[in-house]
Amino acid sequence: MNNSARAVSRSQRRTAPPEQRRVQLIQATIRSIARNGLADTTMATVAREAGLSQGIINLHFKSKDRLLLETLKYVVDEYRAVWEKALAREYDTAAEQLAALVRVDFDASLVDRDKLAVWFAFWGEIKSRPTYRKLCAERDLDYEEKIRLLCVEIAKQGGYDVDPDKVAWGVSAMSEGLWLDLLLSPRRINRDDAYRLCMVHLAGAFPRHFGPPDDPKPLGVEQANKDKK
Amino acid sequence: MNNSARAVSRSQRRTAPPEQRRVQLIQATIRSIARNGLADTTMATVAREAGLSQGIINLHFKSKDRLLLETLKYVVDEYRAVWEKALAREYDTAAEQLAALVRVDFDASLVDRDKLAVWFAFWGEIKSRPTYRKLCAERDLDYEEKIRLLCVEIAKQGGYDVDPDKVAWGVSAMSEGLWLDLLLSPRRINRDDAYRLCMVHLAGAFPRHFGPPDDPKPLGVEQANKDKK
Amino acid sequence: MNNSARAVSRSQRRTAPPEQRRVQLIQATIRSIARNGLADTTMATVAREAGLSQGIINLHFKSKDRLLLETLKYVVDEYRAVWEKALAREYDTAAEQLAALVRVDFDASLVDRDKLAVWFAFWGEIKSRPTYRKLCAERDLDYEEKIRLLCVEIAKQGGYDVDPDKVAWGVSAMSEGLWLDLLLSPRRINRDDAYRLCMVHLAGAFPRHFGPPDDPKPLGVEQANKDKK
Amino acid sequence: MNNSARAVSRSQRRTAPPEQRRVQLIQATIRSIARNGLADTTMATVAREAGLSQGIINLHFKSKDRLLLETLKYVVDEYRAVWEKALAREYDTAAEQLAALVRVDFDASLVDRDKLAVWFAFWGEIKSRPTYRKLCAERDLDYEEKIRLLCVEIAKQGGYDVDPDKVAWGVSAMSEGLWLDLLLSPRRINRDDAYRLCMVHLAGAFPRHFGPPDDPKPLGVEQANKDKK
DNA sequence: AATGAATGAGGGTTCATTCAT
DNA sequence: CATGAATGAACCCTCATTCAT
Repeated sequence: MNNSARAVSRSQRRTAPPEQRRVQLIQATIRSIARNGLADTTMATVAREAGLSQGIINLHFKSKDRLLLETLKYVVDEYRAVWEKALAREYDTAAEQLAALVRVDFDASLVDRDKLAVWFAFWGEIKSRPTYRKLCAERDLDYEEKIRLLCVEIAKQGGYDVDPDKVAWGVSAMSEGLWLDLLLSPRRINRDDAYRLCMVHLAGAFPRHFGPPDDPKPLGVEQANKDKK
Repeated sequence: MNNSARAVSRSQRRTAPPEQRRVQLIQATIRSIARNGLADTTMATVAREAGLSQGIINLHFKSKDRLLLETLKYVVDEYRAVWEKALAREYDTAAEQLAALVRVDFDASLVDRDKLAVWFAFWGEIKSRPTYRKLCAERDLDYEEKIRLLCVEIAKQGGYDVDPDKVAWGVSAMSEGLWLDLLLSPRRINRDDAYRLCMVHLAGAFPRHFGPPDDPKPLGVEQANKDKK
Repeated sequence: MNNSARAVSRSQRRTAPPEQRRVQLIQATIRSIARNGLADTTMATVAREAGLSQGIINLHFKSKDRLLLETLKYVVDEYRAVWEKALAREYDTAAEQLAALVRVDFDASLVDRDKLAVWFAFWGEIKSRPTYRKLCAERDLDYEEKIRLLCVEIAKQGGYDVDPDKVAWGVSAMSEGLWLDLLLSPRRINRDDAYRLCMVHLAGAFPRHFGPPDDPKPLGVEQANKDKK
Repeated sequence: MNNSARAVSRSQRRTAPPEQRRVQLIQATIRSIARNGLADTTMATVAREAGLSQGIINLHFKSKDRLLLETLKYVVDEYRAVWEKALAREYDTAAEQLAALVRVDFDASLVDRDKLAVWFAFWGEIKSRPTYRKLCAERDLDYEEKIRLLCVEIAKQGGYDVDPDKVAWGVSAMSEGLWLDLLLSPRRINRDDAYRLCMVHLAGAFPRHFGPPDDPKPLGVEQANKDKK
């Protein structure tokens, strides 16, 4: 019935390059998780979302478990890629780089609502799936370490007496919490708001580097729906 | 096989008060979600966890969906109850009350790892289950409003020029993010750490009310495992 | 919800004479079969229809199978009783007695729609339940033999050249077929009509005894609904 | 265990035309109803009878209810088809056509004992299943109307003073009643007997068209078992 | 490479039966 | 006698997986 608008047209179907098929199926999985939830994502919903036949997933992924794992990997890798591109750039100051990395966490390509749904879907299963945890933990470790180092440097530069480790951890945590808000209450908050909230935290800790807040306008409301499609 | 250690002994089984049975089953559901995940929580796993028979769940809850909903409600209500108890107490200052409310978010009775697993399990399904969203949203609205009012009052008292709304939202978000860390990395962070991270945020925004941080010792490590059972 | 109007009032419940309880439960079974069908008649529907508790059926009937069997027996016996009362009466002529026996088949106490539903419910299972068949067959044998003997006598009296056995069998069959019509199309036919149709058959075979038809008015319509409650 | 003799051999299993599969499953359902009764006809008994797996029924019929409905439809349609074939033929006289139509009711292809069991199984549920009633009622209306018209015509031709409507209804009812006898007492009556009983009824009403009975031999007995397999 | 009919294990649910009260 | 909470087998149905085409 509800043929996905993004479903690949019939013409380009038969015999596609395997790698392209895999990506197509992974993206179908992401959409299915976002629409139906992880619990109601079946081989059938994914295949339908991809506009392909039932058996094809086992052909390319061997099993459903593998498909889900690859989907998680895909999302994690995408996150990683965007983040590393940001790292690779040149920055004048540590503060600038820190701000840029915080920005990454609310990059449009990472934080659309389908992807958020996927992150939380997998986080929801983490307690019982060591494999998921490992994949998700990888994500954080490097990232948080980099944030921490930048905070340490800034703290040294500014002679602040706050614990830079705590500031770093705090900003990471806040970032994750804001993802939940973006998922739960897209009406009340958008990606820019979220970024600015994190900057308020940094401004509190490192006032001579980040504050006062550049943007006094209130949260949400006037620009809230601009992400909506 | 894996007879739950907490399974009720056979002797006290027959004919328990209905409300007690319901609570027993809900707690069994929480344990099952924590151990097996929401996806692998079946009527059988819950019944086994409760030390009762399969049919009993439908007897008391009519359907699995209802059981899950009641379980979510139970966790939400418990959260609410602890929080309202905290609200009801007398405080000398707004700052003190704010600190107490932040403390509540990391109260031992709310944030054990089983409960956290439940929260994230349901959040994971929120995008596709409006009922879950509604229940979870209720939780936040009142709570965050109270936090916001306290921040507004403190900002006025101290003549701070930060946006108190943003500080409030920031602390709520950080709190949620720290829940994820408590779930994902119980080795690296504990409830006290989490509380102190939030206080760092408040100290940054309202330095004359909350800072400097009372506790210079580093995060995690030395006391990390004291929650473990 | 739909508490049966005929449900026994609460006051007369506890500790009733066993035989009365059995009849009460059998009548509840009849109503349940009529309303829900045999397939959807459960211990619960019967108990609810009787206004009693779940366990009581096993107390009085040992098992569901037994309850159903006793219900069939009850209906068969009731049929038998009415019929034997008719047999016991004195009649001036064989023709009169035959007419009376045919009348019995459409007696109001036997052919209300609940009872018909029960008959057909059990007939529907007859092919696979030898016990049911035996009970139902008993019903017919004696009855049909009596009808046959009367037809033989009438044929001899009147010097008819039809096979009286066939006439007898025919009237019995027609009677059963009319039961189906009474069940299926209560709007189109009523008990009196049915009786007169049988008499047309007898009049055709034994014209000097039964014909011409006493009642030229058309079938159904004007009196069709008088059985309705 | 009880592998059906008619179960399709394993070799021809995979990937049959859908319509053929549906018919195969419907016929398996008919056999199961005949052997086990409607109440004890489960997905498992039908699948076993068809020599196929459990899941296939839901694949082709979506649900058990649908399978049963389609089975009833199948039997009704088959009845209809045979009857319409008889209607389509040319007849010299109205009497001849009437006799032919009565014959149809006892055609070997319609009135084998499995099919009879199915008819009565569904009739048994009719009181509580409006859908069944509608399907069954369709069967009768057209058919009985045709019988009625023929009786009217014959009555006019012969100047009989019986009510032709009643004769028509009588023969239909007798026919249905005889189905019950064929189901209940296959030892005592066969299809030919049944046909001749109906003709006795017509001969009584329209003697110059149908009587005297062509076959003076007694009912049942000597030829009773020739239908048995 | 791709399909989709077919499988069968396991899911949620119903319900006849048991038994402590 | 009577109740109704509790049981667990068996039901219908879903769905990951297989495999002939």
